[in-house]
Amino acid sequence: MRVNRKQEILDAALNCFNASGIAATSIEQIQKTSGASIGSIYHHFGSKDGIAFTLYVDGLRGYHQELMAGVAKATTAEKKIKTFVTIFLDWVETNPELASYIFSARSYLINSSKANEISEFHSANGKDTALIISELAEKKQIKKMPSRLYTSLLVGSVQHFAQFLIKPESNQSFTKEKTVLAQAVWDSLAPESV
Amino acid sequence: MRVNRKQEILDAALNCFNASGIAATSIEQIQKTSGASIGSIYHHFGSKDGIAFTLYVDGLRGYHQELMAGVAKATTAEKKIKTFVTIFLDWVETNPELASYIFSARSYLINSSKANEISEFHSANGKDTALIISELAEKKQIKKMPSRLYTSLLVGSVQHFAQFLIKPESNQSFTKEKTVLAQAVWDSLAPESV
DNA sequence: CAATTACTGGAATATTGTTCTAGAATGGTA
DNA sequence: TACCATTCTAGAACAATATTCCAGTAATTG
Repeated sequence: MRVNRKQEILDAALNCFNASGIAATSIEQIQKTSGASIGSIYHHFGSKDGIAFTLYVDGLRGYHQELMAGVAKATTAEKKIKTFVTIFLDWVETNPELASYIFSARSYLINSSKANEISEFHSANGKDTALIISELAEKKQIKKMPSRLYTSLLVGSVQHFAQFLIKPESNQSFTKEKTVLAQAVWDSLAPESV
Repeated sequence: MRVNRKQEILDAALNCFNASGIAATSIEQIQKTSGASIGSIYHHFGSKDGIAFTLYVDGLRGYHQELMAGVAKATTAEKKIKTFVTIFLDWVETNPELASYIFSARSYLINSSKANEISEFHSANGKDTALIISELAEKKQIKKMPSRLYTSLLVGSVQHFAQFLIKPESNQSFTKEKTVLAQAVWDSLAPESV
C-alpha cells in the first residue's frame, strides 16, 4: 500500500458522485479517477453502495457533532435556534462538495442495499434534534403548535436555502441572508409576546 | 393492443419506483408488474429514464397548473401566499404516490440522460413562481429582504412538512397543521406592520 | 525469518439496460 | 372486403457494468 488508497477512493468517488450522481457513476470511473484497482475498491467498500454509504455517514456525522456541541453551548432558546441555523449554513458553506453530496445521496441510499443501516443512522440523529426541540417546547420557550410542525419550521427553509451556498456561481457572501434567515426561523418559533 | 399499455407501464413503474427507488428498479420488474414486454416498454418510452421522465413531468405539470390557476384567483397578497401553501399541501395529500415519487425523482433525473429536458422544465416552472413573488415584492405587499430568501421561506418548510402527508401511517387529518403552517409562512413574508 | 494478515490487480462472471427485427394489431382508403 | 401504412408487441441478442474470485504482493507480528 503506497498511499492511503481508501481515502483516495473516497475522494474520487465524491467528485464522481457530485459530477454525475451516484446512479450514473460507474465503478470504472471511480477506478480510473482514484487510480485504485477494482479489487482494491471492493476490498475496502464491498460495493458501490458501500462507498456511497461511507461518504454519507462520515460526512453527516461530522456535521452532526459540530451542531450538537454548538447548540448545547447556547444558553437561551433564541440562541439555540439561531445557532442551529447558523451552524448549518456555515457548515454547508465550508463543505459545499460534501453538503451537495449528502443532500442528493439521501434518496439514493434509502433504497440501496444499505437501507437498514441508513434508517438506523437517521433515527439516531433524529432523536437528538427532536430532544432539543421537545425540551424547549416543554419549558414553553417556543410557541405552542402541532408538534410535527417544529422541525419543518426549523430546518425546512434553511435546507432549501442551502442550495444557494452550494452552487459556486460567484464568491458573493451571504452574511445578510444568513442573519435574516436565522431571525425569520426564530420569529416563526418564538412564543407569542406576552 | 388489448388495453392501454402505455398507461399500464406508467402505473407499474410508479409502484416499482416508489417501492425501491428508480435506480434500484429493473426493467424486468416493470415488465413483470405491467404485463408488457420489453419491446413494448422501449417502444413507448425509449429507456428507463424515459419512463421516469414522463411520470415526473406529467405529474408535476398537473400540480403546477392547479397551483397557478388557484393563486391567480386570490385577490390579496395574504390570500395568494396562503393559497400557494394550501394547494401544495392538498395536492400532496390527494396524490401521495405521485408526490412521493416526484420528490425523490428530482435528484435522479438531474443526472440522467434526460438532464437537459429536466433542466428546461424546471426553469420554465421556476419562472412562473418567481414572477408571482417579484410582483408582490414590487408592490411592497411582502416584506423587503434579500430576494433569494423569498422562495426558501415560501416553499422550504412546506415541502419539508409534506413528508408527513405522504406516509400513510394512519388516517389522521392534518387540518390544524395546514392552517398553522399557512399562517406561519405568511407571517414570515408579511410586510412589517406599519 | 516464518507466518499471518491486509491489500492490490485484473480476468471471469452475473446482472441488467438497450437494440434489433420479425410479426401482429389497428386504422385509413379505394 | 382488400390493401397498405403505421403503430404496437414480443423476446432473443447484445452491450454495459456491478460484483466475485483468486492469485499475487506488501505489511505486520511472533
